[in-house]
Amino acid sequence: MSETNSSPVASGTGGAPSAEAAAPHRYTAAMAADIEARWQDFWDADGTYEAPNPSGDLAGDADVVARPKKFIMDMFPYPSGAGLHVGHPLGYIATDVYARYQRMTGHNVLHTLGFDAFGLPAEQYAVQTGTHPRVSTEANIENMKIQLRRLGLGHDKRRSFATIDPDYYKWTQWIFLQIFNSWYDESAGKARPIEDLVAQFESGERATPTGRPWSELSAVERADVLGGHRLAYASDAPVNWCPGLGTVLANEEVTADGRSERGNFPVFKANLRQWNMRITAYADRLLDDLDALDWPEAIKLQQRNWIGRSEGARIDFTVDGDDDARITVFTTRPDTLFGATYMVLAPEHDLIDSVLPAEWPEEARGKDAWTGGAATPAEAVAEYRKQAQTKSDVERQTEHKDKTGVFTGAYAVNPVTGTRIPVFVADYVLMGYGTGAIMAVPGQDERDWEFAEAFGLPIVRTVRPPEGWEGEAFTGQGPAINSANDEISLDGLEVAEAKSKITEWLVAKGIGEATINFRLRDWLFSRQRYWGEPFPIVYDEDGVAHALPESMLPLELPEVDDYSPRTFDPDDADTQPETPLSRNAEWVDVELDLGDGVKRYRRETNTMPNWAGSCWYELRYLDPHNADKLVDPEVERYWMGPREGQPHGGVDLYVGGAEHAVLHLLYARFWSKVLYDLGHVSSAEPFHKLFNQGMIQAYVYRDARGFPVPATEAEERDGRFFHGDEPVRRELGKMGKSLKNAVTPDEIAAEYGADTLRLYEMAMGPLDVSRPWDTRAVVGQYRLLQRLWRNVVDETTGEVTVVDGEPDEATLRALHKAIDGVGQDMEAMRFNTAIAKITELNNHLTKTGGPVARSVAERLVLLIAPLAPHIGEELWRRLGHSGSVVHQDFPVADPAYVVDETVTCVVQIKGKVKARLEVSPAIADAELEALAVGDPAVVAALGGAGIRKVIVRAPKLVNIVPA
RNA sequence: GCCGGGUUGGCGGAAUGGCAGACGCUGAUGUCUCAAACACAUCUGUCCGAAAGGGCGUGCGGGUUCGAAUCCCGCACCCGGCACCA
Repeated sequence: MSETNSSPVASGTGGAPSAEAAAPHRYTAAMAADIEARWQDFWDADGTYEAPNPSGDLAGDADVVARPKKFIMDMFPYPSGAGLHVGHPLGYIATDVYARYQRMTGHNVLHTLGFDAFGLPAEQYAVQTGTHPRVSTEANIENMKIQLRRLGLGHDKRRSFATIDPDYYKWTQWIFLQIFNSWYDESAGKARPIEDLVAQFESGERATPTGRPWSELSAVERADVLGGHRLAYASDAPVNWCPGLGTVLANEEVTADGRSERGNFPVFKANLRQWNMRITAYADRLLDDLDALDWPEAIKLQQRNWIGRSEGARIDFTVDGDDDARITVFTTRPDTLFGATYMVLAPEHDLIDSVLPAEWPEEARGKDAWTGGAATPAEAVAEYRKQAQTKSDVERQTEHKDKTGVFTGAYAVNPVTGTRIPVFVADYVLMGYGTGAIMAVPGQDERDWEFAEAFGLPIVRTVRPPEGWEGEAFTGQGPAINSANDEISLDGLEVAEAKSKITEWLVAKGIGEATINFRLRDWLFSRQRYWGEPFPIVYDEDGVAHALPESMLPLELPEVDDYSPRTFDPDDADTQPETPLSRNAEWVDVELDLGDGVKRYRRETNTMPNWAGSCWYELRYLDPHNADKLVDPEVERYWMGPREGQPHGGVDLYVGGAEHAVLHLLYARFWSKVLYDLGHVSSAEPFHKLFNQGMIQAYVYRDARGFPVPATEAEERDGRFFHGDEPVRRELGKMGKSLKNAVTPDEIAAEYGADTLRLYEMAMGPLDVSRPWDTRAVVGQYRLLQRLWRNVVDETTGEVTVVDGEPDEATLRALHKAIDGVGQDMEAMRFNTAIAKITELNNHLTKTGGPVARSVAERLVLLIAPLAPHIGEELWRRLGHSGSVVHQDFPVADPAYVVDETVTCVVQIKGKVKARLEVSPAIADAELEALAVGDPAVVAALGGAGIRKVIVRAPKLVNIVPA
């Protein structure tokens, strides 16, 4: 440390030999490489970016702790085998610049980076390369660390970790157990320990589902009852089964066209016993708390849509001829009840079997569309269900225009019309939404209209469409019609009034009530994969799940010979998942003492999804080595606690791509709320401010067959593109190896230095917008640094050329305007315009010629230091300072110099500029108007016409409206 | 289909009611050099013009305003999200 400290002067230079001879101390790529390597070593040795905690092993300088805190985070990287391209670090550079600026403006800044390393891609890479995922993943992490270090990111490296570290996933498992051992108390509106629920059952305060006393229930029965309340629970339900990947997937991981987001394999519905997280219990809070978050509206909207709150009513229909059977539906349009002419149950609905009559009723005879040609309703339904089940989601999607279904032979009774209405089974009704059953109102619903047309069912309009309506179902607003019986009439009422009137009537009759329904489903949390956190769960001989005690954590992932997933023909729905961990009998079958003596248990062999590790990592950055607690409460409160403007607390700035809008960001919010409810953290939201950076795109050059050719070999001639002599077409796409257009940070840093790369990425455009990479344009930022260097250091002698004394008036104004503008831009993360302002100041100094005043040079170095930290440190040192520039104060503008001495006032006639006046910024309106009207150019332009009106906006503008 | 975001020179972009094109790239010319590269300087939206100067110009059409890239209405196209959600 002391060595780098005492020998700051660069030794090596580079570039063409003659250039070196002419200017041995020019800022070149070779010199940048030397400067950057030295300062990176210095920072590591010095611990420059270490942020002190208020207590614990990372406690530090009390003065720094007393400053306002800023917790600035990136979405941590997934270390792939391909390494980084220049698109990856965009966000990391941005948070680094912002963190450095905050450090220079009096904040205790926590900024670090870990690695998200469990999950499918790492495992697939390992399978492909034939290496163990731990070996390949750790190698990838090491490689990525080297690449990232070269960028000069100011991370507190003491706080870094990977989600695959047993010290880390111990706490992922611990949180899982917290969730497993909790239930959602609706009356309290929060999660509580499961013991509280057991106590309620024991005391009789809460009745068991069957009404039998708790004490009489067997262990298995008790486990079932509690499983119905736990926030993490195993259940048999239709799940997304992906044979091609060999695992089940969460809804969030299945694309709109029914394929796996990763691998693009078909996904099928299958009934499997799987672990789920009861995220639906938090639907309301996840929705409501969005309001106070400083997130892009687009992301908030995506979450709102995903949660999908809709208000409506539950309505019970009786089944004709069966006084006990009820079909309950959810509808957002109870006002259309008079138009319900048939009902539909989802194929998986468990009421179907109990309503099926033995034979077809009269109405169905001879209607093959209704019966599917089957002899009995039971046969017809069985056949339809079989088809529905083996249909992949892809097929359901593509066929969704043609409604299919089959009559059950049963009838329900419309409670307001008293009409018998047929009950169908059809796959356009989904088991997972609402009650899995609908009342079909073809007059007001397009899907019901299509079905009714296909099956020849009656259509009754209950809302009057507008004059001249020629469409089919009318879903808009209008007065109710055909909606009256002896007891109630909705006729003439608008939709909203009709809804509340019919709902009141349903409540009075005891056959319905107003309810709220959510689109959000519980989160499927288990995967049939090796490379994930093992569940800290074992099963006893009765199959009852038991949590491992905290003392047995972490439950380490066992070393196995065969870690590859069992995958299948992607189109074969008739397959069953197999967990890699189940192949390891020694690990699976264990004898444990869970507090009631040594017994035999069988371990859970599923693993957690790759989202688990990223659901809470912000908390572990705070207190990464704590062996006793997830995070120390005092430390957590300091960095995450609620404060002015942040009612739910959270990270001050979280930067990452928008693709996580409903995955990671929703899951992390959910875990955060559970931990908050259980009293482990003070923040109910993980991320107060979210910022989505844009993508760096790249040109893809494709030959006649559509194959990408290497982008570096494509040439432009007369506006067309060629690969050799072959014409190619250019399009804008993602950057990556497969499209042969990847540019790595290493190659740009080698050619220009990391500071140039940082500046270029920040200067390309606004951070939240996607833009194409252009290697040719990088040189612009290189030139900026060369000119900056030359304004401070003599290229021939290496001497510092700055002089003491006052700069001239114009330079002072240029300086303070730059300070003022750059400060505001930094605050608002407008790094592109901040760089433009620094460039202007630097160009001003270059143009002025002669030596630069020390006071100006030093402040220019401070302005650019957050953006280009290596050259910032180097120049700061060469200007005679001993410490690091990192902890200097950011310059403050003198307001007296921020305004120009004179400003150019434009004089317009009808909005067209006709003259310019140099005036004082403080000029009065009347004086300016007199000057403008008297200006010879204005007089000439008016040509003797009178003046109707003069608008004066001193000191910048006068607009004259002629008569 | 629904929802959200966007469209400004040859290119990335700046300007959020007041001089459109800051800053950068590209290109042209010049200085330096035996030469080239680097660097530096000047110019670089478009049309007319030798120039001075002027016309046009922020996807298209309309509107509000003394004044619109910016606000409002309609349309086209591009990007993203959701999509049989009752």
